[in-house]
Amino acid sequence: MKLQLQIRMNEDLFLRNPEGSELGKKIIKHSIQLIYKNGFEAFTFKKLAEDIGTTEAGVYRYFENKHRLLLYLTSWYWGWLEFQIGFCTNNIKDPNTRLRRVIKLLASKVEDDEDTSHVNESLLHSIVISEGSKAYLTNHVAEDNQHHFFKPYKDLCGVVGNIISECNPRYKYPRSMATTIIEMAHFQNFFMHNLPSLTDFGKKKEETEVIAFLNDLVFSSIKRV
Amino acid sequence: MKLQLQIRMNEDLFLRNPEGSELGKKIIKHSIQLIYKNGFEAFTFKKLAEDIGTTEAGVYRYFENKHRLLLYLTSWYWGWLEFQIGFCTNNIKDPNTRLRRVIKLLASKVEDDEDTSHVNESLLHSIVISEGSKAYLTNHVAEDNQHHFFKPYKDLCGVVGNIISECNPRYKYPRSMATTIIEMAHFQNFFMHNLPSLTDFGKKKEETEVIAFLNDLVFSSIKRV
DNA sequence: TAAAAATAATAGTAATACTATCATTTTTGG
DNA sequence: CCAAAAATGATAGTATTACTATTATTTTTA
Repeated sequence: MKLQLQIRMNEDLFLRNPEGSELGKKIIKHSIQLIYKNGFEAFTFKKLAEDIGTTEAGVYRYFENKHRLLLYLTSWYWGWLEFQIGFCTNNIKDPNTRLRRVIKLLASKVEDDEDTSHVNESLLHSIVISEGSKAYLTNHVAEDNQHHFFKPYKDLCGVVGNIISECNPRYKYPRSMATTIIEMAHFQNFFMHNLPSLTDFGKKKEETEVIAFLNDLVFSSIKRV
Repeated sequence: MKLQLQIRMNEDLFLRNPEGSELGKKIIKHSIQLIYKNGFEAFTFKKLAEDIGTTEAGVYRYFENKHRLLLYLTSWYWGWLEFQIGFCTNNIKDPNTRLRRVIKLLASKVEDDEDTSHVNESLLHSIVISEGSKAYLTNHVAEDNQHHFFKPYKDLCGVVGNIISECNPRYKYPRSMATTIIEMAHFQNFFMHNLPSLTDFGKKKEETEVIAFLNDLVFSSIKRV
């Protein structure tokens, strides 16, 4: 028997639950492929519909607009990542080890998980790197926040922040450090591949270097006397 | 006599130099106001033209599209900031003091500088916080990079990275640390005001707290034995 | 098997992101 | 000062985007 991983999503994100039908799953699958390929700005519901073989109106029955779809995808990713963190740090007592594993998870290449056939986690990871911050860098961030659209991201930051606090209860900035780790795991990766002179990883271009940087950054800060 | 500060801009960013005419200066001034007010997504050349009292075609004579205009504005800001850094750290020998001043400059509210009447630096600072990363988070980042559109940002990171290396020549990640400081100065500010639970500054909401966090982050990393 | 729900097909609108043309005004070099 | 050049204004037009609406058809389900 196959375990089916289901991420519980905020119902206000969609008009009709895409997990509940074949068409819905196709919308998720193909939107990931298209955004990965052309970027979020060039992505339209018309192109998506053509790609799937349905009509524009068909997509609009599931998502109000493409920003909601982006919020759906990033939320899914953060939820999935929190699950992975829970799995990977389970039964490990030492918070330092847990934190190191979290950093590794955040900054490593993601492998596609066969349990969720309509979501290609590897592509989704790339999307979150390039487009993820556009989910909240909008003029309607306050409104979206009232809809609790950023809860998965906040929950993840909370989990990471708590581990940091466990490592050193006297460290004063566990939340800001958590967001710094998460954002920098992605930004350093983006810069390494696209604007390498902004990083110190230009030659090898390997995630292990980002991981080493983040470990150094975090542990020297929270371990300071 | 009044000193006129001029930032040298990459000429590929515009079709006609906006500094060279009244209309051009109006385009800069009003685009800053409009993007500040409505966000970059809602900003169009039509609305800008109406705001100024010219026509859409008039704006298109200066900028190819609104992304180029955003690149122009952010480039201007990074150039201006590098000048401020040069000014503020001039004649100071101790690199630690210089670095502390840089962090303060990066994370503090900006006051409008009367020397550049068509640029409201305070509003532009807000724009760079909310929209700045959209300048490079695009599918055409490689192409834009070939046009050297990110040079001002890279130069700034270079300057900050060099100060970090002066503080500790053995520190392994001066560039990545520089981008981390710059990005986090803005992101922590954005989160503090819009998604405060992601930070540790929710109650007071003051830049001094972001500055304290960044100082702690940077100096514990680079001063480690 | 009839009702309900979902989808497909088609059409239409307002706004966006441009390009083109030509007349008028402003600038500037001789 | 005047003519040529440059910049601006006014207007028009196109393809695409971001939707909404309607109706017919297919699929699901009670």
